[in-house]
Amino acid sequence: MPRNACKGPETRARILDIAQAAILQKGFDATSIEEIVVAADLTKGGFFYHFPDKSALARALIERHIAVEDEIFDGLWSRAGELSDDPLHSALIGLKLMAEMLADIPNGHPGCIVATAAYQDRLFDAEVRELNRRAVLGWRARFRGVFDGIAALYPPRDEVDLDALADMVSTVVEGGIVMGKALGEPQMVVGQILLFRQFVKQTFQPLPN
Amino acid sequence: MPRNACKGPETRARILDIAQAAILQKGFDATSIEEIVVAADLTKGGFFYHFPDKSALARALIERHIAVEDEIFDGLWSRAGELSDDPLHSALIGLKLMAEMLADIPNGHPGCIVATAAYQDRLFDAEVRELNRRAVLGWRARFRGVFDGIAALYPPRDEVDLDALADMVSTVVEGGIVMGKALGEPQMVVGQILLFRQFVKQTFQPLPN
DNA sequence: TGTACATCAGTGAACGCGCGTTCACTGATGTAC
DNA sequence: TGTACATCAGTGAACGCGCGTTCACTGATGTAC
Repeated sequence: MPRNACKGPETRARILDIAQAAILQKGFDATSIEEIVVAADLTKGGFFYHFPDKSALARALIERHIAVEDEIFDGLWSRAGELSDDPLHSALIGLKLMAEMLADIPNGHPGCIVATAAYQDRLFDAEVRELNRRAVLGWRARFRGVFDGIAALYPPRDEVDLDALADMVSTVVEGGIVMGKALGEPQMVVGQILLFRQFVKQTFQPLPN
Repeated sequence: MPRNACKGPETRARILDIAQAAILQKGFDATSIEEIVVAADLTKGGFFYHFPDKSALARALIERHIAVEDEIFDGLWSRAGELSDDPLHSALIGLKLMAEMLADIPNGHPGCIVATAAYQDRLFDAEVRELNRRAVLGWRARFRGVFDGIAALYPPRDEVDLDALADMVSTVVEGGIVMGKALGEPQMVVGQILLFRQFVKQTFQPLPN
């Protein structure tokens, strides 16, 4: 049935790649379809063959980004789980792996897309906002699970709100990226995550004496 | 010398107020001069009497925002200093006051403007980016001073990077606001600050035994 | 005190450019018979 | 094997609308003499 069907998905992915890089750098409004299609060696008509309108591009971008990110996190935390059987120890490894990942691709993190969307509600319809919400709730659930596992073995010395703690992973990543952008030091997010990691250690690790 | 000089600054301030509210809600690009002047009961020509172009509006907004914020922080932390002579205790009070302030005006925080600017480099020229950088560095210096004062009295149990710790105040505020926007729960930033406060306490407070 | 003049704080109409979107058409590839 | 037809993945020109920006003009207010 599919005839010329080889080129379609490939072109679509190329558009998404180019759009993503531009949007992370300049914002959604500032990125024109014209510049995307020029970079993708295409015409505007070609773009609109793949996407009904510009906000469909935003939707596709966010969906893909969230999916990619979930995969990365799954891989990263399962590796951390393999490296230690102790839940606290493996969470500390996981946070370190996250920091290393962000050191490599400070701007590639999907959180950036979520944040970009959060700061430009309007163009993004209710559907996109809901996607965003679900992604953030997914992160909360993921890290809540991690911290639940730790707390079962190591009762925290002070009472601590585990949902807030789970959210803080995302908060520190998003906030760190924003600060890094404002300062022109993209590596800043790494230091912030490592500091957060230290807090986690402090919170759960039993006292030596 | 100044003739009709009463109305000028007043109109200018009205433009800034209206623009600020709109930009925090929708982003800079999405806010048109047309809608600003309509809300300000003015014509476009009137706008361009006060600002040479749209990015001059951005500059003025950021400058004013940073100034206002510095005043708020000065007031807030000097109050915290009055409420306790102990540097750790007064910092904990300061963080609580900050959380309360953000509970009232989650979107009014200047950090939002800084973040908005950070996510839309392009339109904002080098001058605006430099303003942004200086503001962030100012926060770092401010909180670094606070934590230095604490560390002198209460040596932290683990070694801790005080610059990173100082930056984390801003990170948590910015990140918390982003998360709150994405989730549709603007109060989220409050919980995140209080959790950070708990970390600070843990880090410096001597152990009971 | 009245007149001429200058400045302030705008008005209102027009312009032009870029951007998102549409649409008729097209060449290449595959299927039906 | 050749022809008719359908679909895929686009081309390329045009449109229209909104937005930032310009500019000639204007009324109100204050100063010079």
